[in-house]
Amino acid sequence: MIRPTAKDLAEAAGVSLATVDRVLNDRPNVSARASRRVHEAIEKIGFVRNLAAVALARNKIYRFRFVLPSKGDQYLQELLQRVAEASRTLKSDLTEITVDQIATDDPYQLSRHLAAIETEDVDGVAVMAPESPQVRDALGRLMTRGIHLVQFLSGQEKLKTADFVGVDNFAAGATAGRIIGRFLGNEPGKIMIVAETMVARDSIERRRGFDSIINEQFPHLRALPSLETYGDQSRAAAIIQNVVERHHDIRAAYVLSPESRIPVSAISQHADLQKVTVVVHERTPFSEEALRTGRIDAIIAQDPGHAVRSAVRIMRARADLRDPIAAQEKIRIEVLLKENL
Amino acid sequence: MIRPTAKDLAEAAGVSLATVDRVLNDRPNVSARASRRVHEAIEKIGFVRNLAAVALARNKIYRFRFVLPSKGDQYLQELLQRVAEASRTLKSDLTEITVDQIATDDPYQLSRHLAAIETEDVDGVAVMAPESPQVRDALGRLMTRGIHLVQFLSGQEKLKTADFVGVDNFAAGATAGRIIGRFLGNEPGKIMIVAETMVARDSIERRRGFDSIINEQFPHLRALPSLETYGDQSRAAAIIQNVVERHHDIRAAYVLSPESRIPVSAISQHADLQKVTVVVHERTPFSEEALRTGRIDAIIAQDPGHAVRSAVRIMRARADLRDPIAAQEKIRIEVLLKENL
DNA sequence: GTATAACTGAGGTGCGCACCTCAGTGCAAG
DNA sequence: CTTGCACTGAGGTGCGCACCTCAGTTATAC
Repeated sequence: MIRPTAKDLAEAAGVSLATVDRVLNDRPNVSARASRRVHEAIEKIGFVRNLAAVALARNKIYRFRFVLPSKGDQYLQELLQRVAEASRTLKSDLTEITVDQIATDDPYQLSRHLAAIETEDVDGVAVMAPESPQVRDALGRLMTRGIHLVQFLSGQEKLKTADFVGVDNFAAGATAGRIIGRFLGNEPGKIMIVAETMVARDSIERRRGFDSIINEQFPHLRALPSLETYGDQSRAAAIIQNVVERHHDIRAAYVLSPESRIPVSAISQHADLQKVTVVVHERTPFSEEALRTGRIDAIIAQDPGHAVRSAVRIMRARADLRDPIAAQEKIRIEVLLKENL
Repeated sequence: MIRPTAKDLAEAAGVSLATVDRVLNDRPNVSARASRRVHEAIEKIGFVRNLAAVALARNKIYRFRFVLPSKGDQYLQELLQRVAEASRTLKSDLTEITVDQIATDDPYQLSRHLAAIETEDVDGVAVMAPESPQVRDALGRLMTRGIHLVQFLSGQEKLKTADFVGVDNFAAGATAGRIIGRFLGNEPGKIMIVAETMVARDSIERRRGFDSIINEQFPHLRALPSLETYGDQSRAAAIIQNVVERHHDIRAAYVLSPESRIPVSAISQHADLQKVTVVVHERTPFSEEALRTGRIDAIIAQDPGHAVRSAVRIMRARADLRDPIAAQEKIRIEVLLKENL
């Protein structure tokens, strides 16, 4: 049996092509009876829309934009590469992807930038930015203007009406806690926690998740207060030195932030921290190499390529007024060891 | 600037639409000069083929087939579900997916089945079956007849000319070894290894990977000889009982096979094995629940949904005489703990 | 009853490309 | 010079659907 077309469907439903079109595309002026007959016929003859023909007839170009931080280290680079990759691949699918790099830690500037995005230019926007009331409002206004929003890997408190792509950071922190807890065994000890800044919501969430596991499952371990490097190499060395002097039984270190180069370098250079178990977040050239050479013991990661593709699929679905397939868009919390890199 | 079409391309290259068509689709009777001019024009004006239009004009239905085992437990069910899911999703992409369930452990029957697959019926076949010379030959003949082959999650020695979807089982075993080694700490002990059968190549590979890590990195641990359950509950209980009687310092168990229900049940019912660390392969309703309740400690998994979609993308690319995007098709070795389920 | 709105069908156009035919043109071998 | 072959261009058709127009029909309000 050949694949039924809309014409076959019209015939089977006993209506005209025009009515089939009205039903399929939710246009007005269709009686309940006609709609029902069409839907029944769809079931009966197994009609499935030919998406290629739809795309061609609509002849619409989808325009999506990623708003990413302007400053960052290797993880940001990784992300940018994945976006560029997706952009290339999707060109043949009538999808154009652009990237704006903004000082996302300046809520004022970011809000202005978001406000300047025009409905005519863009069908969907994926934003990665730290939380702030101003930004939240700007995002809300963006959606009000009919632009589909994806909160992308970021520490925003989730807007109920927006889609979210990324992992549950509480669970990611808990996973790190489980790894460190099990790796350390039964001897008591302390765990050093390092972040770029604890203002970021993702770091806060991870810390909460981490503590919940350590406190419940591994009470013989103690997680020290979070250290903040502010992305500064010498500051990192200084605060770590300070902690080492005050605690002589540090057995592990957990780096909360996506960029781990600075804290891990400081740790591996410290004579007293050669044997500690180190867990970091996100796979980057640095963290990969560190895992390979044994400077760190595990990486908790979310695949940026998956995240980018997922964000695009979601924006695409929203632009077509479809619902994304939730199951497929879940980003996994990956545990990387030396052997499964 | 509007998106350039083939017509624009012809104009820019100074040739006719017919020649553009000949170049784009690798048809004969094109001079090197014409071809060069077209390719230069593609770069110059940034021409990108509209895949929707291509698909529509070709009006080709892609037919792919999965050849899977007829007997199995939850992991097989999981796979079947993912295939069915992909089948539904891809119908609107002119892709029809069918499943054949064969007694894949009977090389003769499987070979006959593969031989009966007609080029007219199918564009690509994904086969999951244990290794045997007969089957390898049948697969070779399949490819000779122009049917694109994907070796799917299976223990075949990889055919050089076929695509492969699945994880490196040596690495998967090594990952299990690292997990168990680190979880056990520094005290000496023994590790029980259980498989359905050690005939399967994937189990052999995993065992090799596992041993390589244990021997190198954790010499105070000893992996016992592999036990084979043959999928039999009472046999499993008996052989495990036997091992426990002979070894009083079993501290971990590693289940090599994708179906872990029978061995894990036997282990958790055994009074002397309540505290052992258990690592299994593949996420199933059973293994998920076992991880949640603490009967097992980690799952090494490959996402069957990813695997199915990857296999389809590869077959699709091959059918279009394109090369698959290798980077995107790599299946990850996932480490699942209670916290990142 | 009539006016109005809600519906329906017939038909056409175009999206960008693949694939086909056929009438050329140029070039080399014999 | 003829013959044959490689190459080229012009033009057409159709893929399945979205989107449009407009005439015609029914149902509803008044």
